[in-house]
This record gives sequence, C-alpha cells and structure tokens, in this order.
Amino acid sequence: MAKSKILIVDDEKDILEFLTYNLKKRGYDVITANNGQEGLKLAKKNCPDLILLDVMMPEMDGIEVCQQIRKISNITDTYILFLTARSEDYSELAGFDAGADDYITKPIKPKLLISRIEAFLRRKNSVLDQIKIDNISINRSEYKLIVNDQPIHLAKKEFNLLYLLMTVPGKVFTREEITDRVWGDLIVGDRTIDVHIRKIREKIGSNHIKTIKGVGYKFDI
Amino acid sequence: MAKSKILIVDDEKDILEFLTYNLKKRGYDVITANNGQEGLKLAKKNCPDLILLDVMMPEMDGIEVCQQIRKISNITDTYILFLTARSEDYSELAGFDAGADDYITKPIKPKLLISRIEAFLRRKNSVLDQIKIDNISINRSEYKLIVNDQPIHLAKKEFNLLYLLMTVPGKVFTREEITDRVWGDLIVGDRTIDVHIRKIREKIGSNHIKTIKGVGYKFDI
DNA sequence: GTTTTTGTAAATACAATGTTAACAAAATGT
DNA sequence: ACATTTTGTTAACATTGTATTTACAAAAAC
Repeated sequence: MAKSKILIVDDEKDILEFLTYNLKKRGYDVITANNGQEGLKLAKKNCPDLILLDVMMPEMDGIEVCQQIRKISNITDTYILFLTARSEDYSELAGFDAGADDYITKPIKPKLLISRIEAFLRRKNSVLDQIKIDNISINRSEYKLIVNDQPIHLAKKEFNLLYLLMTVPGKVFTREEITDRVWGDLIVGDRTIDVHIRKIREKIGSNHIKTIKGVGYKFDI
Repeated sequence: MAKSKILIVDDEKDILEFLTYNLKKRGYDVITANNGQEGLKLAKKNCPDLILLDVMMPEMDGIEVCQQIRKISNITDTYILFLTARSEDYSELAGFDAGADDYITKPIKPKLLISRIEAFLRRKNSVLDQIKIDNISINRSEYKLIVNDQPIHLAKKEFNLLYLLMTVPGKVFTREEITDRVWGDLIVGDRTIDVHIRKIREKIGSNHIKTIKGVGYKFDI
C-alpha cells in the first residue's frame, strides 16, 4: 500500500516546516502550499488523502478553499482538517458547513495531530504500510523490519503482532484486542501471546514493548 | 472502543426513521423517542453520548427537554444537538442558553450530519481519553499518568480509581459509586478503597484527592 | 470522652506475566 | 515424496507485581 499523501496549506512558513517535519518523520508523503490558491491547485492535482488547512489566510481563506475543494468531485473522500488558533472567532459552524471534517487548534501538538490523522486513516481503511518510530521501521507489504539499519527477520505472527502495536504507538492493546486482530477467531492458549512478545523483544530489544499488567501491551517510544 | 449511543427525539416519524436508518448504517447504537417526556426518560436511563433533539415538539419542546437533561448530573458529558427548521424562529440563543452544543437545520443532509456527529464524538472521546488538570495528566488508552512532566506508574485498580475521580473533578464519589465502577460486582473489604487512595496519594501527592468524611472522595484542583 | 470513620504499614494471598523446553504443524528444499 | 528447517503452540514452573486483609493508629464527629 502506498504512503498516505498529506497536503498542508498554511501561510506561515514555521508551521509548514514544523508539520512537514513531524509528518515526514512518521512516514507520510507531504506536499505543501503557502496560500489558498496554490493549495487548491495542488489538491486538484494530487488528490491527497488528507488536507491540513489553515483557516486564517490572506486573500483566499481556509473556508473558501474547503468549499472549492468539496466541489471537486474526484476528491470527495479526502479528509479536511482545519487548523485554527483558539482565539480566532471563525465560527466552527462555518467550517463544518463548508465541509470540514474536524478542527485542530493551534498550538499544534504533534502527538495529538498524528493520532487524529491515523485514527482517520484507519477508519478509511487505508492502513499504514510503513511505520517508522525511533530506530525501528516496519513495512507491511514487504514484511520487513529494520532496527538500527539492520534488517531483522520476524515470523508472520510476530510480525503482525508488532505491526499492530506500532499502528498506534502508546496505546495499550488488551489481550483480547490482540488475539482478535492477530489470531482472528482462533482460540489460543493463555501463554501464547507472552511467548510471541518475548520473541519480539528478543529481536528488537526489550525497551519498546511495555507490559501493562492486567491490561495488555503497548509499543512505547 | 464501544459503539457510541445516540438518542433521537423527534415527533415526526419520518425524520425519526430517516435518521435512525442513516445512523445505524454508520454503526451507531440508536435509541428513539417521539416526544419530550419519553426522550427525557430514555436520556436518564441510557446516558447516550449524543442527543439529537427536535426543537419544535408539542407539549414539551426541545428547549425544555434540554434544560431538564442538563440538570441530570450524571449525563453532563452528553452532546446535545438541536434540529430546527430554518424558518422556525426559536432564537438560537435560547437553545444555547438551555445547554445545546450545536444546531442542525432541516432539511437534514445525512453527510453533513454524520460528519458533524463524528467530529463531536472524536473530540469528546479524545477529551475523555486524555484529562489534564493542573500538573496532572492522565491518558486512558495509554494507561499513562504524568505528574509534573514525570511519568508515574499506577497499577490497574489505582489507575481506574484515579481516572474515575478525574472524569468529574470536584464531584464527590461515594464509596458505593467507587466500588461499583472500579470493582464491578466484586465485593471487597472495608479498607480496600482507603488503601488504594493512599497508594495514589503517595504517588501523585496528597493535596489532590480529598476525603469527604461520611460521603466519599473527590479530586480537587 | 466515646464512637465512628478513615489512614497506614505490613503480611499475605492472589493473579498475571515471563521463561524454558518440548512438541506439533507448516513451510521449504531437494 | 521425503527430509529439513522454521514457526506456532502448549505445558510446567518461576517470577513478578498487584490486590486484599488485618490490626492498629489517627482524626473527625457526635
């Protein structure tokens, strides 16, 4: 599966750079525009999966860009996320009426932004193919894991389990969630997950996957 | 995450069916009422995440239902969304004063409605997932507690207990409420809660959780 | 000043997870 | 088709961390 494409439209260069950095690090394909007109043009041309749209811009503001984009029939399933300063008194309603899917208020917290983006992309069923966190990079379509630039082999179940944990870093996955999503309907014994976790830890080091006793496991940075 | 529960209150059967159909299709748990009284009763009973409330209804109108609902203390974090015909001259202000969170004007466009609902629920869930008060931040899906920028480990029961108190800061939770919601059906001894409270205080400092003797505990700022 | 309620520390019981090794089942190579 | 290797699962036991109770002290209420 291809990397998800994200278009960022903002007239402030700092924010553009900040977002680009954070999103590229996370493995996205980032395109930028620093005004409404350019944003609209790039949206038409690239059909991004997600558009981050600053509301307050000179000449053509976010609301208008959004309305225009919503008129383009071949980008209907693009998610549009507005960036607003909390103080700006653009009504949220105006944004939603224009076809926005959600709001993020500045200052932007990268973690929150990423988690919203990924929640959406998951919902859209376009699963992330490539996840890179810290020194660990996992690529699903290639069944490939790289730790500290060294390729490491994982068996299928190990791979799927690690991949699952990495799709939402920090989130605790319960044992039930894990069996559901890695084993499917198969019912496996009590210690099976532990053994797999152990094998993964053996291979990627034991400081990434954390046990939350009585709850489940999570991949932590 | 569990399915979100949506209560629709409207006296027009067509609209009720139309909305029910569209929302169920989208995976929501839908409950309906065709007058204000019934709506109020169902709201009390079911604690829905979201209520779609027709303003114009015979006998008890939406404004009144909304006011009543806002008085019920255990459904404070329910979103209430008014349905109004654009022509109706109920003042929007009256609705907001009564505690509405937003308006949707009829005729209802399913896509717009859904996107607003999802924006609301996303915001609600992300808010509820992460609670930050003063120097304490608690994150449910990550089972993570941060005090003064330092991560602190809590055991499961401790975590759930603190989380419960923090969901409604200032509210006194009785011992019964606490056992119900943290321990479930399990019956535990008299001192168990105290011991857990003690352990939490040990970890986050003792100035946040206050004892209301003869009643229970609360998290205070 | 007595009673009730809550706080605390330590002891104990309990449950969840880690670990190893053995075996079964798949996959791969010849 | 057979042998070989890899992968997946289970069982048994060790280990860890968590939950609960106990017994008593302290505080607040009456």
